Amino acid sequence: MLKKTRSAPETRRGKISLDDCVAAFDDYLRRKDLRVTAPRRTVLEKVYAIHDHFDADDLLVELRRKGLRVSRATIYRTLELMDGAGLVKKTSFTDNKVYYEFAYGHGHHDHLICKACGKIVEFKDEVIEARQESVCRRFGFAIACHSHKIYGFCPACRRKGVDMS
Amino acid sequence: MLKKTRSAPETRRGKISLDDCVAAFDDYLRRKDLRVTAPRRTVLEKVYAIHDHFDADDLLVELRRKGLRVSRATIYRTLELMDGAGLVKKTSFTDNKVYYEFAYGHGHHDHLICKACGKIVEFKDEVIEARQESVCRRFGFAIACHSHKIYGFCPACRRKGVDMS
DNA sequence: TTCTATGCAAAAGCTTTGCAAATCA
DNA sequence: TGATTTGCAAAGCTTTTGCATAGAA
Repeated sequence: MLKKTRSAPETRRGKISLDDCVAAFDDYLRRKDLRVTAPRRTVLEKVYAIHDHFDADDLLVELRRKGLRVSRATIYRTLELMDGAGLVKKTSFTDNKVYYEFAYGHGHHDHLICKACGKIVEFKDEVIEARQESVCRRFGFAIACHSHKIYGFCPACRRKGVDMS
Repeated sequence: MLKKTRSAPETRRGKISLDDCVAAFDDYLRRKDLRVTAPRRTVLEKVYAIHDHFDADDLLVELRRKGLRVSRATIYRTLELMDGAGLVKKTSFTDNKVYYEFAYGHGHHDHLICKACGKIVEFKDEVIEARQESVCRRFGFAIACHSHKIYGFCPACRRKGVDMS
């Protein structure tokens, strides 16, 4: 449903290397008295390679394509762990499925989503960020996190003249 | 998972009466060459009565409680129609289920959600609204709609000293 | 060796769909 | 009457779980 489009790796990945990620995950596992295993490493490496928004099935397909066999159950279990470790972040769009995105060393941002082609662009606006704090104050809430998605039509689709109704 | 808490009916319902809703839905159905039926009316009336955020099952339970029997399939089908008619709006939170909220004559707004008790508060901030336009312009997107959810802890839960970690 | 993680298949939860019977126009 | 809608049950999807076996420490 949502197509995958990725920003340049350098943009999303920043200065974080795969080794840094592996180290961070291993540390997390040890701190939690969990085991460092081959399937967990395999999943982490693939998540690092995909980097952008994906769902559990995308990950399974990508792994299979490379001849790597990790069960669906392990994928779900590992993504859950990686979420706890802060390596990925769960998100949901308009369909009712869970999506993940690489999150380690990748600052907070929000999403601009093309309704025609599914392209996802990240943005961050300081004015909006600051304003959210004041909204919370207004209602006495202590802010924890937020999800801000703007749906619209990307430049390419507009040029192609897609139906925007 | 998400508990239901409703704002005062006057706040959400505004000046819209049930009759207005019925008329709007009937008009929509006729325009689409669809039929005005008893189950559709029953669902509409219950949605109007609930008014706040609910899922298909909430609706079914509420109907049963009043001795009204409409099948689950019809509830899903009718909510889909009401979404098309602009009477309800689909939303999703962190679990992967579809939620609905009454939308007719109820202006656009965003949500502040308590992570402890599930309370949902609506807000609208003009600065944020305006700023979104400029984010879109920056990326060449034509904005269609947006979903902005801020998660945090409500005043009551903070007072109770819930675990905010 | 001991205890956790994996894989498989079954189960679970939400939503959709095929089809015969009921209902609307 | 003729076409649409309903209800039921079955199917579909995504995600979770129980359990025997494989694997880490």
